[in-house]
Amino acid sequence: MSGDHSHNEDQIDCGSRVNDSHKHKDKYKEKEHKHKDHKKDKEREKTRHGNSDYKDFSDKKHRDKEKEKMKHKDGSTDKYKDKHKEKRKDQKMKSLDGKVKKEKENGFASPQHLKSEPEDDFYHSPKHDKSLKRERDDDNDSEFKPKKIKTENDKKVKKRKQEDENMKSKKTKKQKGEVTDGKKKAKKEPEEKWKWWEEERYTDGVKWKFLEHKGPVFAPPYEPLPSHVKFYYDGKQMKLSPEAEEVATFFAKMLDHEYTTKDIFRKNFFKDWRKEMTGEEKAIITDLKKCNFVEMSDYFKAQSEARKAMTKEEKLKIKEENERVLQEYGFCIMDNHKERIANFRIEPPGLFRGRGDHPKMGMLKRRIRPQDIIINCSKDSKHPEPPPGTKWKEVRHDNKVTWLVSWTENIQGSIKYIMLNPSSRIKGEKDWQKYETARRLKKCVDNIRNQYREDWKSKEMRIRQRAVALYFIDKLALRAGNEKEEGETADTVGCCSLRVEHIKLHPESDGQEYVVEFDFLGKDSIRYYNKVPVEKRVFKNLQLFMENKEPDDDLFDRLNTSILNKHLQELMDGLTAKVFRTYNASITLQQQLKQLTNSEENIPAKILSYNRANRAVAILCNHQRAPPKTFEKSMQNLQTKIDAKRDQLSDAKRELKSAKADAKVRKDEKSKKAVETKKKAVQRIEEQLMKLEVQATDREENKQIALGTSKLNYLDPRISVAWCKKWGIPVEKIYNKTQREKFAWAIDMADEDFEF
DNA sequence: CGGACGACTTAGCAGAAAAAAA
DNA sequence: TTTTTTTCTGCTAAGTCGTCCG
Repeated sequence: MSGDHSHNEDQIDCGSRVNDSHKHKDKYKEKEHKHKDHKKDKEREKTRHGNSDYKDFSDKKHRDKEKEKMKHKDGSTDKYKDKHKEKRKDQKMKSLDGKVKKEKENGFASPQHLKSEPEDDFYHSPKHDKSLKRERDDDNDSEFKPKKIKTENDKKVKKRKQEDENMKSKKTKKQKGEVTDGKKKAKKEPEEKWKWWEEERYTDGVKWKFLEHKGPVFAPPYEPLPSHVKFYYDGKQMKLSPEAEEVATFFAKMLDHEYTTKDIFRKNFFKDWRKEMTGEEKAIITDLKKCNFVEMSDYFKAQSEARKAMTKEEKLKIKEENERVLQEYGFCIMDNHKERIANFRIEPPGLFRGRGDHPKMGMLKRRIRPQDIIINCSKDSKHPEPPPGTKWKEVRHDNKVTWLVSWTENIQGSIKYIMLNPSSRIKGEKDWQKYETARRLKKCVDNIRNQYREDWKSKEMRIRQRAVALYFIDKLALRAGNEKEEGETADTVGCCSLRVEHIKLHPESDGQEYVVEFDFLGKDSIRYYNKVPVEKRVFKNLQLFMENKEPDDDLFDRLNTSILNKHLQELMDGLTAKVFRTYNASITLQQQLKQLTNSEENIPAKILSYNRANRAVAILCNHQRAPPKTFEKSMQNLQTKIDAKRDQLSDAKRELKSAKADAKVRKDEKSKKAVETKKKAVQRIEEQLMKLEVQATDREENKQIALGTSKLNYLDPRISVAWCKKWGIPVEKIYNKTQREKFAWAIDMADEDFEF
């Protein structure tokens, strides 16, 4: 239990988060651009959180101003990080200390590395692989190791045994093994749920030995519009070339979306659209405002109506076709097991929609063709054939990576991949591993915390910055905050990239001392707003970091994620900034469950407690969502139900009363019985009422909170499984089907006394 | 040795599907 | 049934982090 110390408590209450944007309007309004050298000053409006009043930080603008050097009392050299900002300004001070830690190679962030040797033959015979199979994370998990048979009913035990047996034989022959061993091939059923978690893992960076798949499913080709659907330019009908028409339809489909009204979106779209036009078209179409896409738009709306109105036979047919495609392309064979592929369909062309104020919104995301595609599979598999008359860009055989297909996307120039489903071995192992790393952090987090507190006093500025940043990451679960290239993406930040303008210091606020007010846009342009009291030393340090800086200067000018992670790596093997999020999320869930679950309560009430614990985590991690469009209405409906139930309750009470009176007079068995019945009715209704009220509360509290992200990515599923087992709650109440597939390993291995 | 790049995880949302209500 | 509401799934953008390379 080294992990749960008071500090955790803080996680739950780590500041007063206010989601409501209004409170904050005007905030940045005033700043004016002293240097308006910035190209992007234009309208960047709000994100949904702030709506237009959240006048954004647009002006980070001139981060180009040359920053003068501020001197820091500790005399260390100058800033370390102006870098990317002004396009690599020039100064590159290097930090004088070079702690370079050797890095670990294999993908498993755990100790014990075995050097990966060059290895020229990927497909060496199954026979001699192995030997070192490393068990999941060294320490402590012996408890979850393959099977110790817990007392279960015979049937189960038997089955287990048999499985063990299988396993054994499999192990010896490993890969080769069951291809032959069973006619299972015949039947669809993948040999009844493969328990990969009971097998050994690769240790040397090899991700698989055999991989075969059918390649991607391409987006359907463009179907030209019927001739009665016209496009008008400047009032005059105009027939577009197929290429130009296709791009026009992308715009037409988004016509009622608000971003077709945004300047950047329109400008980017128009520019890319023109590239698709023929010479004549280009000559004529020079102003987007004169384009009339209404008929096209109406046509698509009609189409979608028609689709909805299809008969069920037609719908069924489509469904069957989809199923067929899924069966054919949705699976691959990896090391003798059939595994589900996550995204086997290539992204269709369209207009790029970034999140937040994205400088590239509206650009044309081009169609991906076979010649853009790289196929990855094993040499000894039959690789997928490109569609007739086309070629793949490349077919490679790299078993050090997990992807099956990749291509380069044209908006940011990044690579996209087709990979396996979360239920696959390859994803599951990694996920499991992630939680094991977080559990290792639990063991040393106290030391780490003591150390960073010490570091607040360091005389080296870089150390202090690092220590304060780490404190934020730990206490507030902030993301690391890599630097981003300006102008390529929306302006968002994480811990290391916070700027002075993102925090405000209040020596005293609402009766608390040393309060820091955070307000910035994080991943996906989700606003993070929080007011949190910090320790005095932290506060003083922040004042120091902010001295002589402009609002758009980096708060931690001598820190970046790579420095921070290098440091963390020294504190614990495999430790990086994001491990803190995982750790704090999971430990918070565990502790909240402990605290909130009331053994007396019934299942729905316990589930409510679970949701509350989950919610505490979501709040910690700032997982927000847009309130559902129908939220108000659905709240109202619920309220109506509650009112109705209330009336029903008072009626029932009235009846009970009269029954009592009646019984008093009559004193016969029958009337007594009637009283009992009424009493029961009242009770039942009270219970129902309570349930509704609880539901209303739950829903209201959840208005802007998204529970899914934490459940899927941050909470060790074994905590939830153990909780379910402990209280006799069916896991289906907590995890739906896909989630159960993803967490099959946890459901299988955790028992009720699992401790994170 | 820092920055670009590659691989992989994490994220919210829109639309489909399922469930509940009418 | 059909319609409405809720839940789930697919999609793909946007992060993190390690490594490769000039």
